Amino acid sequence: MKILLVDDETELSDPLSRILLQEGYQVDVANNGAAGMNLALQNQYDLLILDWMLPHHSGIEICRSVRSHFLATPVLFLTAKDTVDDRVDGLDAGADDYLVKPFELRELLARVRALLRRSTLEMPNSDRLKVADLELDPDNQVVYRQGKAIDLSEKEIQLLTYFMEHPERLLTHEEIYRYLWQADEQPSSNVLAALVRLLRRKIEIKHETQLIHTVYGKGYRFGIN
Amino acid sequence: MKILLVDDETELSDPLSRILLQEGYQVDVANNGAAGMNLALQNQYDLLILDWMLPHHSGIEICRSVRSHFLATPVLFLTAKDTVDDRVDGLDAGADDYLVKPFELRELLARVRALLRRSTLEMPNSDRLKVADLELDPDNQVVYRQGKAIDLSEKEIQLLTYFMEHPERLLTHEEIYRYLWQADEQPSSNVLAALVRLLRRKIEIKHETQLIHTVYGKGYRFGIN
DNA sequence: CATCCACCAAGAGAATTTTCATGAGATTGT
DNA sequence: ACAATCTCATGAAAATTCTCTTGGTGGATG
Repeated sequence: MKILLVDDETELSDPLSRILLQEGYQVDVANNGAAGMNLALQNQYDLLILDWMLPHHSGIEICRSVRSHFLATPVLFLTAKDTVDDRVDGLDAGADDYLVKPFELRELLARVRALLRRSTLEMPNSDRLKVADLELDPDNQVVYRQGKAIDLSEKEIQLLTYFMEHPERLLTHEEIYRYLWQADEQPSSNVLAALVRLLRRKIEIKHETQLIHTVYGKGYRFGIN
Repeated sequence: MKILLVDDETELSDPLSRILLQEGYQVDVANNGAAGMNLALQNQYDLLILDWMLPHHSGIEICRSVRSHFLATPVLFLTAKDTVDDRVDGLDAGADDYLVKPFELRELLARVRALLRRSTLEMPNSDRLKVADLELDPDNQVVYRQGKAIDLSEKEIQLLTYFMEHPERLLTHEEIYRYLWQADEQPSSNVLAALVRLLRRKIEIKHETQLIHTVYGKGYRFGIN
């Protein structure tokens, strides 16, 4: 379970991150909005804990931005702002929960558990993704096909991960671009096609069953059939 | 969006259910635990709003029971119990959110929106159309016939979708043309015949049962027989 | 410095959609 | 029943759109 904590008050984020670590979570910390935004968009967190008031980008901006990139990561706001209007604004910006400082640590941890429980409930996937005779070990950046290990580059792993997390589904170019490159995109270049080619070269050449299917004019579909 | 509200205080549940209705939700109300439990297990709700203290079964029991039946329905606790321990217990029993009475209506509605937003986000559009041994997945631009996936092009999908949405019915050329091509660009030749051929080639050749029947001089009919 | 990787761009190549030519089958009137 | 006429199926090719391949550049890494 990977958590991103974005808060500029180190008096709070330091001990909090330590406690979350003790609870067994992986924790990344950012202490300004810009750093938080980048981390949130570039990594796949299971939960974002955001402060509202932040230098450079507010928590709400991060939340909106994450949501607009189709990431369903749960978001917990952690803030001193405590009018009902603030809460409504935060929740309607896409937050899943809202906790007012100062808060009791136990309640925070319970809410964190509640939010994370949901994502594991709905994704009972083990961290090793398997499709057909392909097995991806994202932590160690390796895929096995027919038992043999295949080394992949960073971008290749990212793409394959995205594919394997959504098998048998049409993934549009736009969705893939958004997942792999954080900034917005215009198909001004061919990166994706090129990347797909590299991945195919490693994954499916010499193994007759095709796994990456191109859907003309739309995107790609990954899976058997 | 279907909501179950379980609360024994009708002074609260009556106006609340009315407000939720006004907001456009379908609402069922139970005013004791047993009734709530039955409704929760027998129907598919998108959200449960539970009071903690209830005659017959507590909200926590309902929550545990729902969870043990592998229903991932979000649960919002609504209660007067307001120690941190209570909150932690509620959340750890499987609740997704916890709101203390008395609460502000706007905040409740915002939290309801937040919880429902999540379930629509993660719901893949599964309006799959089935006719005979054909199953169409328009979102992913695939049809399965006898379990095997067949890739279709954009126009083929559009035509097949139209067919499968109106099985066993005569669809005139004009109707089909209107559906597939905008009014401004009316193709002048026999595109439709050509397209039908392409579709037949993929769908029914090699599978003896004919699905696309031509109605001479009128149009086509899709279905068995 | 050598290597690996991400990115770019352009021509080759492939898939899709439309059009055309043609023949087979259906329909109608006589 | 027969011919004239209309409609559809079919294969092939043109037009269009999109993808793949390739070679190259620059930056980061070791």
